[in-house]
Amino acid sequence: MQTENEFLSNYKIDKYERPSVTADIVAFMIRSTQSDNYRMDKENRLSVLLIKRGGHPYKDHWALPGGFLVPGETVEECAFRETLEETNVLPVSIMPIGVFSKPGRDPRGWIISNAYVSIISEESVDQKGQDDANDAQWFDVKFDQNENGNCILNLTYDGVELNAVLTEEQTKFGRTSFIIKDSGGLAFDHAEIIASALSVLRNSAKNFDMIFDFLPEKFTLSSLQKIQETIMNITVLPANFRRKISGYVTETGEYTQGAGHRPAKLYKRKREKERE
Amino acid sequence: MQTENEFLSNYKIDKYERPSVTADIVAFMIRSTQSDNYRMDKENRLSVLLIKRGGHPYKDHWALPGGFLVPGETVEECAFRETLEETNVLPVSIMPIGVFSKPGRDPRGWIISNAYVSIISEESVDQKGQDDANDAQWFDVKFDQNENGNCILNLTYDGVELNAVLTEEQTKFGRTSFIIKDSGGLAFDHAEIIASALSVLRNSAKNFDMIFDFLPEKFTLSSLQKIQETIMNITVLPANFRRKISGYVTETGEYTQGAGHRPAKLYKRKREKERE
DNA sequence: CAAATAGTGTCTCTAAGACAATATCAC
DNA sequence: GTGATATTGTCTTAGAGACACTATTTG
Repeated sequence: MQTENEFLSNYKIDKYERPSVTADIVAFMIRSTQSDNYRMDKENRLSVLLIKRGGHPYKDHWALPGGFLVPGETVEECAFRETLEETNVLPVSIMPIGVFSKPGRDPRGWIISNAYVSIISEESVDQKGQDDANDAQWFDVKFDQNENGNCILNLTYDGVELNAVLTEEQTKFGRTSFIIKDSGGLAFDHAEIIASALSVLRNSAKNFDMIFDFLPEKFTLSSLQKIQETIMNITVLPANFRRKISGYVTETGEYTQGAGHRPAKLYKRKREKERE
Repeated sequence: MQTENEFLSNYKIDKYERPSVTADIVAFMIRSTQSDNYRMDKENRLSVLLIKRGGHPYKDHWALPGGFLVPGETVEECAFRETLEETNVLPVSIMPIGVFSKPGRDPRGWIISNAYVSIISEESVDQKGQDDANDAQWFDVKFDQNENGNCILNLTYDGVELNAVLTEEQTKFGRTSFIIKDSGGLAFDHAEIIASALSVLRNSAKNFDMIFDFLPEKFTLSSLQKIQETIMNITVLPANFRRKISGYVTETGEYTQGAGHRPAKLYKRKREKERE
């Protein structure tokens, strides 16, 4: 009869075939464009980080940042590490999207991907600048889910335009999964991952789960509202937005200046514990 | 310059260290106990399937059913397969809980677990019987989350009682993660996985996501209500439950009989598409 | 002052919770 | 009839959406 220690010292973990495991990141940022009119607010556009692959497979195709899980880290830590490496920014929050493990999804072999959404605030990227040596670029995102389950994922950046076509497979437990009809030039199954990420993002924007992470510490309620509207592709009346958000924020006592209109109060996020 | 095919034929996937990947299943069933009083309804108890480990590591400890991912299947398929093998029942729905990958969580080495909740209806198990040769048993579940973040997970079966103590780590995106203070005799980090599963289950029971899967095709609204109450550990007034659920069900025209009180209409689930 | 955003008050409608009342069966 | 569940109706309250109105700044 073996003891546990004897068992473990004889245990050969490489007896069975094992997959490679990656964490892939759908990093979202909201970028604002200066308007022509000096007193009008900036416009917001949702954007996602893609990387032009320098090597095989899918050489010269655009892909999500990500990388292989290494010993001694959790999958979540791997996602944080990869985001940091690609954006130079440690994201405030990452959110699991799902595990993508269809056989054949990677021509190199048996590779399963754990996908995460990460939220990057525009100011944190501007501060640190970005490594343009690698082919990392922020693409503007349009994602239309029409009523009969067909979806167009449109990604554009400086003349480059990717159009992926997907169908909604099923919505279960508040999450929708997609099937790729046309990858639109995206590498691997990354169109599917991005669509799932957008679905998750929109869902969690409903209850303000992560909209704060797109902004600096202090923000106006209008800017917060625009974030939610940009993500969810909706518009809400300011009065109603203020009422709903009021429990999640606190005033700082500070105001914006020089905007060409009435100054706005700056707010901070109210942490869960302090609320109510 | 290599072509993609040349690259792939030279690609050595075992160049890097890889983890073993498992799918672990938190299978829930709701069991009813006959009451003494002929006209009173049965009582419901939430139960979870555990297996007494026959070999090292954690020999003779209770653990979740699960197994290693094999080539050619998705992680989700692996979860379905493992549930079928352990319960003889193909679950209607499985729901991802998360990836558990803390280094050291398995003494055999680098093993990461994808955890799923699966829902088993009592009648499907009774029909097919169960393989009692292996040490698989359904444990009654009590899970109390008190206000300051300390939780007791209580599992009982025929004299066996496991008590795990956990603390809530954080609630993000509607999901809570836990840290084990005392595993209560459960193998690996399975106390943490079960706690997360219960948290996910309770959350998705709110919007009726999976409560139907606990019942046969035709059911009464009272039985459905009891399922929700048992999972969420709450009570609601029948009148209000009926109003809320009304959009999700359709009448069959059939009635229950011989229950010692007014017969109840039998309902079927209304599929998403047909609703409204 | 004009144009823009900031912020408040209030009306309506809907959904949720509480509760009262009635219906129907097996014994 | 009794005791149990089944089912319907209504009152109250909380919250969401719509909308009108006021406030404040800069060119």
